[in-house]
Amino acid sequence: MIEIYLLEALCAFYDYGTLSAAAEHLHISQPALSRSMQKLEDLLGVSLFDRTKNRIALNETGKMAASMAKRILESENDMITAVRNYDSSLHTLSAGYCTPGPMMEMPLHLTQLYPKMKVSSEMEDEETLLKGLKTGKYGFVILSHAYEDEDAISFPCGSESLYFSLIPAHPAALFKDQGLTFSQMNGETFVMVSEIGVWHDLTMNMMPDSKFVLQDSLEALSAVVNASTLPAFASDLTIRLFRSNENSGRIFIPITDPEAVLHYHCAILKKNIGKYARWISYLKENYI
Amino acid sequence: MIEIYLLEALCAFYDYGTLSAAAEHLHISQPALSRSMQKLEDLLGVSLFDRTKNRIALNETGKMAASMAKRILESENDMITAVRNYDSSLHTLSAGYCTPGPMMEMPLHLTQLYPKMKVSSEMEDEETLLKGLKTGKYGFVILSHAYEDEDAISFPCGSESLYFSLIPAHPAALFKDQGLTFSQMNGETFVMVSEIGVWHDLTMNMMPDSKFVLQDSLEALSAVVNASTLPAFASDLTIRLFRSNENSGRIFIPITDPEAVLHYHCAILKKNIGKYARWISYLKENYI
DNA sequence: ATCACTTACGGGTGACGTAAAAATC
DNA sequence: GATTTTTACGTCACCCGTAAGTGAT
Repeated sequence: MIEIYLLEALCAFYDYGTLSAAAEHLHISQPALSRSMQKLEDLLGVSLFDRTKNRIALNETGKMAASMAKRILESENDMITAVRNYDSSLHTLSAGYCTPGPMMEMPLHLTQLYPKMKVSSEMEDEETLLKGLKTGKYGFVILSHAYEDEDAISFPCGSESLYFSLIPAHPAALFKDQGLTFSQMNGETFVMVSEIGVWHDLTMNMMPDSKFVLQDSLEALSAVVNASTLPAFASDLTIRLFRSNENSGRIFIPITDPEAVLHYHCAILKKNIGKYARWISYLKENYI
Repeated sequence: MIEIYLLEALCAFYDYGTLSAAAEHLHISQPALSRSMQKLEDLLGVSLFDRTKNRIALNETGKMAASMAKRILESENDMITAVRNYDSSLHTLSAGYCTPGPMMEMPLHLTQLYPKMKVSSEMEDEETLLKGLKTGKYGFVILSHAYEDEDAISFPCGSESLYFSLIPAHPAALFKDQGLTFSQMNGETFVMVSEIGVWHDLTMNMMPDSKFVLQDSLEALSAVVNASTLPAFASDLTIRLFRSNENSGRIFIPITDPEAVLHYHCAILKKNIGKYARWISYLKENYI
């Protein structure tokens, strides 16, 4: 059988035209490459080159062989990455989320439930989530609504309530106990993170007159929040996760509109229910 | 890069289930195969097997890798044969014939005109010949009629006249000088070779009441002809080629029907005219 | 003189086989 | 006890690099 390194050598020569140049790119000496080409011809029992005393070039057969060799090398590389990806997929729990809240919290529980598995998380719009669920990219997805079809089911798995995050000096801070509505704060300028999934459209719609200063990351948001007096957002979930926020001196005022509460649903392909059985029962027992 | 021998080892294990059995089929020792499998896992950075102390089996990833490896091995084998065939085709003049006469004579001239080329000859029915011409299987084909289309041309290149071959004692031997017609011999039993291309249908049609005792080879025919009194066939071409037939004591009587003369045409793809220029001009100057 | 390829020669990596150990049936 | 896999060890093949040789530009 002809080994791969010979095919690589042939392709390199095809690409670079001379033995010297090809050898350099292969990080081998030129005589070594010369011998490899001879060996390849010998193994094939076919002449691949037109040789003059100090010049060598592929003949018709050689060009044909090189192009086929290139295809083989590609399939081998494809195989290698495919095998690695497949192995990785067997050891990875991949999930898609519609908002950052569950995406921050659920992986913690997943790693505890499946200590040997890697956990990968992505935030996407809900259409992309469902597509990824179908294609197997995601093992499950967290949506802001129920979903059902012939292949998939969903079940409620928790909720998240939005809060205004205000400095104590803010006039609306007086409503600390009774809560506020979106319309009461409409027109104010807010600081918020850009990647917040479905929260984005929701706040835009509920407070059409407000302006939103977007930050790239939670770190950036945190810095701005601490340094400015602008109102921001929080949620029961983030307040619980980041107790450090207490240091910010902000007070959190619940938003009383029903739209300010997202009811999350975990959607999963029926065929994967077995694989995720532990996760599903955990979710059902411990709403987020 | 992962060498082919590792993929072969993986496939062998996939096929035979145990290292011992696979090693035996690979003609290597079992520890060598064990090491190869470890090396393959190492190169891929992935575990391919479920191992117990004295048992080893492919896991999901391993099965997947084996099936992809099998595809790669197949493409390499395909490449090897394709390269060899292509090389061979570059050094071979391949022709198809509708009758044995030209197929016996033309290769002699071809090897003289192209001393470095191999010459391959096949006899087929005319439909198969034209298909083979189109696909490049044949460089040219010899037909019993003219042929022309957008890709191919043909030109007359000789003829062959059929004779009856009779023992001198046969009543019809009296017609030695004036010739005979098919109908005059209709009803007789003939000895003839089975592989005679279009001659076969022709004689059947012209002498529907005759029986034909078929022989597999020219040698068999020759033996039967010498040993029996049955009439047989010859042609100007075979008479010329096998002067030894004079020893058979047979006399050859020309058949006077116009159907007893085949007018051969050499058909060739237009794009190959250049490659076969010497052959074409030779044929046009020296009708067969 | 320089460049490009081939041949010659010596060295080191690594794949192999044998032998032995461990574990399961 | 037989079978199967892994580890250990010594051997040898073979691929490599350096050096020298040949011919062309």
